[in-house]
Amino acid sequence: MAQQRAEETRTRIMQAGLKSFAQNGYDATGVAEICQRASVTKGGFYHHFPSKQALFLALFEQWLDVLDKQLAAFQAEAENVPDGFREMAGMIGQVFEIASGQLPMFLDFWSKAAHDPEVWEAIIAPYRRYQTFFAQMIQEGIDEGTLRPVGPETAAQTLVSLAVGLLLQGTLDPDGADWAQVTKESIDIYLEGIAKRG
Amino acid sequence: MAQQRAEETRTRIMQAGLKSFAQNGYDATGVAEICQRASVTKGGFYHHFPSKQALFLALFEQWLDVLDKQLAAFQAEAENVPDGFREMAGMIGQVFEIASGQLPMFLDFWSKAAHDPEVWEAIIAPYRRYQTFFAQMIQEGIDEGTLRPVGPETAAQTLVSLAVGLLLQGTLDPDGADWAQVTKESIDIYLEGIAKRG
DNA sequence: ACTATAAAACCGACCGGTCGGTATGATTTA
DNA sequence: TAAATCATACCGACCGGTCGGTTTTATAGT
Repeated sequence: MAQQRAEETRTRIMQAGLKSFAQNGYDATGVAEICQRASVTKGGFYHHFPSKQALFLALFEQWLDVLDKQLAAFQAEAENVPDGFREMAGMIGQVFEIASGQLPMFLDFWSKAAHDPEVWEAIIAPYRRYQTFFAQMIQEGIDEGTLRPVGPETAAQTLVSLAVGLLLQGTLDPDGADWAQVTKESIDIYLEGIAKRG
Repeated sequence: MAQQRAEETRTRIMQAGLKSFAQNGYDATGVAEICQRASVTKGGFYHHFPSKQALFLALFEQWLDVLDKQLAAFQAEAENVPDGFREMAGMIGQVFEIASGQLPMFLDFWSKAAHDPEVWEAIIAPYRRYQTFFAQMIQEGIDEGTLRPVGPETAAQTLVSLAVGLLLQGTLDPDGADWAQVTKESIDIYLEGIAKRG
């Protein structure tokens, strides 16, 4: 099968790109470097990806798929909304550990998004999706009586901002704190702030 | 005075750099572009700054100075800790408006910090300073009886993360929400989460 | 007050090198 | 053999930083 070999090559390129981007950042990583890591020449690279940026975005989507599935799983498992959030917070701790070496890349995503409309779309879309997702959870929590009747959209906005901020800090200053722990306590404070008083 | 002319030139370069970086980002901005905006040649530029990065950091410090002073002022004005936080939150609304055009630059700061130790130091230091600053405020709140006896460091960590996240979102998606309002409500949720129950 | 001298500020052509992307040929697969 | 896949050589643009030289300003000597 030629297709299978091509698929393997493509996967190799993506793995190489992930490693390179994580290590040196987007701009500092040359296509040549990726090619060398993937044991592929430039021609091969541009056969599979139309541009460096395309590889960039492909990696991002791949990452999102994993996150989406995990979030959905935790939501399904939880018995009430606050517990759902708490379990998700626990997951972020895992995210820090597993992907800590790859996270610097996201900073490049973000900074690139500020200037490139195509990247911006790709970044903002899931962003807003999570905001909606959390807003629904919060509404659910209000309906089931575990949360106060706060504005779901704004409260979700807050949660997303908190998550983003934690991710950013954990990325930049991994030794500055026990971020898994901070994440847990942050969520506790947040939930305490919107929870219905017993 | 020769010094005065030099100072003016230096200021012109910094203003030009600020505008250029904000508009196109750090990497995408060439020294030539800055020079043109500042009506200075490359030689003049490198007379005042040893490198492009040096200009970068000089701009950052300038920005920090403003922020520091504002924060200190709001702390002094407030009568109790929660009100102090609330007033600071109001200030962030101003920050969004005033500096909204310049904020994209911070993404470049951050992404650069992930790879360059010198930049990293410059970014992380004030970061931790604010964390300490907020921790002291929280401790004060606990002492004055307006806050629950939470762990000040972690709670401060949470607050900084929240602020960073809000800043990042407001930067990337300025039309996605009324960020000044979201900031206010976020702080309210946060304070509700750590406030002493009446 | 005037000039000589040094020092600071500024200029702009230029360089070495890098990088994303392309054109085209070779090789493998179906 | 035709198409898909991969390799090589190369292009053109760009960019940060340098350097020799020029102009302006400050200082000192007379």
